[in-house]
Amino acid sequence: MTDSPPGLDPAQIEAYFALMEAVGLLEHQVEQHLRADGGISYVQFQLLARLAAADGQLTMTQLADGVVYSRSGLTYQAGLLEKAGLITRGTSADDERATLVTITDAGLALFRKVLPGHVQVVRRQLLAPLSDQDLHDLGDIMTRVRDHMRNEPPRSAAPRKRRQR
Amino acid sequence: MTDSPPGLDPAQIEAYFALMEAVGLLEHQVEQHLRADGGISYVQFQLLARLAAADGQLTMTQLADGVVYSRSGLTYQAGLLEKAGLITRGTSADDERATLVTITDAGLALFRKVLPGHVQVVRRQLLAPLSDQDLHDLGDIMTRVRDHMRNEPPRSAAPRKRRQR
DNA sequence: TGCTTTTGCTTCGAACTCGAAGCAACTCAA
DNA sequence: TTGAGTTGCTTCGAGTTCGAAGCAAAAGCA
Repeated sequence: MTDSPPGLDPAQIEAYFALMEAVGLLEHQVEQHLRADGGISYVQFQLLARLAAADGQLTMTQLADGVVYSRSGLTYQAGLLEKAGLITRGTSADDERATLVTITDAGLALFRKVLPGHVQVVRRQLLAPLSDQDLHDLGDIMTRVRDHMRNEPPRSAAPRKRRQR
Repeated sequence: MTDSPPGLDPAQIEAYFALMEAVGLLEHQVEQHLRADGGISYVQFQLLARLAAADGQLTMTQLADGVVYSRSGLTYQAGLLEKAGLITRGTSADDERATLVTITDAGLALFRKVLPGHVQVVRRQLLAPLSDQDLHDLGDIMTRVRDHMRNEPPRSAAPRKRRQR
């Protein structure tokens, strides 16, 4: 490999730009639907989805896992969801610090109500123009990229844990 | 065709989730770098990039084109960029309503300063785990998806005249 | 010409996000 | 046991986003 080429070649730029813009548009569509159909945001939908899938209680940390958002943002959203009666929060018996989050019947009902429409949006906006081969390729590629990024150190903002070395 | 199947099959879910999470992570990395290296946000970087590429003046509307953000958000960001001396705004002679935006030397300099690092982040986070074939596939797929979504009507944001269920 | 509608942008208020700081509970080694 | 360090979550403040409403210029139309 050469030492840091000047820029990106056309194919790289195209892939990068198309990727970012397409996902931006998709997020926007999804957001619109969820807001109109269930009065919730994408973040809230994802939280409900996690709880519905977990089929039990999750701590705040587990709930945030995989989501980029900050802890404080999660606290805020959890507050909204609790106020809306979609989840309940309680202190864990095992660990007094931990907050256990449980989805309520109303939360589950709302999730089930908006899910079909959500799937429909994803189908129409993302899946529609893709062949089975495309779908396979996309899943394979993005899974690899995601796993790669999960393992990459932040480079700049180093975690303030203990010094190593 | 069948009437809206119950959900998504595993391959579809995998592709959808991996896509959304990977892009989320990438955006986060990019944001971190730009903030640390140039003191600007991703949005501001994109605006500067557009202006640098346009090599002249753009109206606010042209500047927002392709970016999902609202007009008011663009006004806000343009205000910040102008305050920072990276762009200038002036009224168009042709159309008194239009605001023409021009990138300053300082803006261009800043853009050029952060670009290499930005490219490096994209390389390391997104491009690194991809083969030439992957890159080609990804560009092809996402370009198709993006163009598809650009042409799709909003679907959901329609006037809510109809009763629900 | 007058009038309505459309277009381009801004202002305003509400909502959302993040990081830093703070608090309380837990862990672990001495 | 005890005290330093870590972990889980919340609070707070600053910054950013959006949509609705508003304003002025332009375009359509009678």
